[in-house]
Amino acid sequence: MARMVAERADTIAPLAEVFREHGYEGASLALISKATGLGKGSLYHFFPNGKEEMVRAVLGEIGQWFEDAVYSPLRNESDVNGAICAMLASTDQYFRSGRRVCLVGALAVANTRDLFAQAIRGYFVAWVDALQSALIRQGREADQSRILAEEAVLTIQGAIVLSRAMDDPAVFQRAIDQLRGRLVIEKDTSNNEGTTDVSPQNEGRLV
Amino acid sequence: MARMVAERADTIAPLAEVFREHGYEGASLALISKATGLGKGSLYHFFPNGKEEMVRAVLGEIGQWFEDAVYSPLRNESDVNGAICAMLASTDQYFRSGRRVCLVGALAVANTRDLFAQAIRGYFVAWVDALQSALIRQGREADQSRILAEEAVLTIQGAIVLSRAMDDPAVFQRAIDQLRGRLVIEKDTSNNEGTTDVSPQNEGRLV
DNA sequence: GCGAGACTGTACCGATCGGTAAACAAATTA
DNA sequence: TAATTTGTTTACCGATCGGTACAGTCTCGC
Repeated sequence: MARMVAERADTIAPLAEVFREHGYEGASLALISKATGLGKGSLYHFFPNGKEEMVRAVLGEIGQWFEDAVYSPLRNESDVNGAICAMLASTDQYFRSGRRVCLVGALAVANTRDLFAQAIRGYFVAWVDALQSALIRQGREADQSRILAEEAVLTIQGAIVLSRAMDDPAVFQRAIDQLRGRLVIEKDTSNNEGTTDVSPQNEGRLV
Repeated sequence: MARMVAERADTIAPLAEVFREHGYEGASLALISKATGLGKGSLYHFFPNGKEEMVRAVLGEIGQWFEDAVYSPLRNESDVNGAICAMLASTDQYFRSGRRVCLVGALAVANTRDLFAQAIRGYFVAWVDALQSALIRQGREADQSRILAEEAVLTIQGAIVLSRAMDDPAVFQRAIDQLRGRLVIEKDTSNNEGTTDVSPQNEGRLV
């Protein structure tokens, strides 16, 4: 019959979207079929192990995207503040200011967590590690950087949950802005336009 | 046949647990039946509208528990710092340091969100409002308090996600400690130490 | 006692689930 | 052109899904 999809890779994006919207169990083969435009036969041709393999493919793609767009700059970029700002911008865009769910985070709280535990863990560990590396290169202490990196990643995940629950993208935006103020160290430039609210933050610097 | 359950209320706790563990779609009637010890007949006797009504009942119970244990003290307690510390302690205990998922948060990122949107929103709005009220009574500005309250609730949600993903309850604990440092205003007593873990309080009342 | 609900067990419903089999068409290679 | 690989369609499988029907059994007020 007519060939509809050139490569397996073309199915990843719609696959990701349908898993994000419906979860692992909720994404039925009928839904997946509609989203990708492929029948069951084709789906099982590309992914012989069914849904599990599809999710693994999606997680791999997501991991690669973050590696390239976020983790790698965080680890290697000499302009550390720039890399951190870029991370926040990419994140804001990627998650559509909280309107789009984080598939990895959603899987982490689902009962299917165990199936993908390693991939889920890897995604977050890489993120925290990369961010910690950047913070250390800012001149911060290693322990402090670890805590702060952890806090940043967790804040992003929480912001997605809360902004969706409240149906208010501004919640996500505020969290990102807050994060910027906490992660970016202003050197000497006197133009502090981003960090208008300095008062209550600085004092709670302990751990 | 033999009567097994005295009241509908007795089913709420196992119901909550099974929905937490398997999500709305993942919690099949077979699973629910096993968790509650009730056959379909009994289940549909207590909840004529099926799973949806079961979830609503659970959400109602959860909301009531938080109202009594967290929101109300936050709004009314004269010892504001005490109420905030109690909130953190209750939260840590309730979520078992991140080992237990927040059902409301999990529903918020699922595709079934729309079904329960109002209840989900209400849960979080009440939490943020109550915490904001406490922070204002601490002497903070209203706007600042709003932001800070939002940030605290979001941090708890994110901590659940991250600590589960990393399979490390310490992540959750650190986030709670961090929050304490940011929310509680020390008056004069230099007795900081923090955490100290109020020992395993009662464990009952599992909503 | 006895009737009325309140509760329970079981059989059953149509729909859908994830997954398989195989006939078949198009592109690729020889 | 012939053979092979690669992709697509369709029909089908047993299991399970959420939900219903209903007869049976309990408890309790009278």
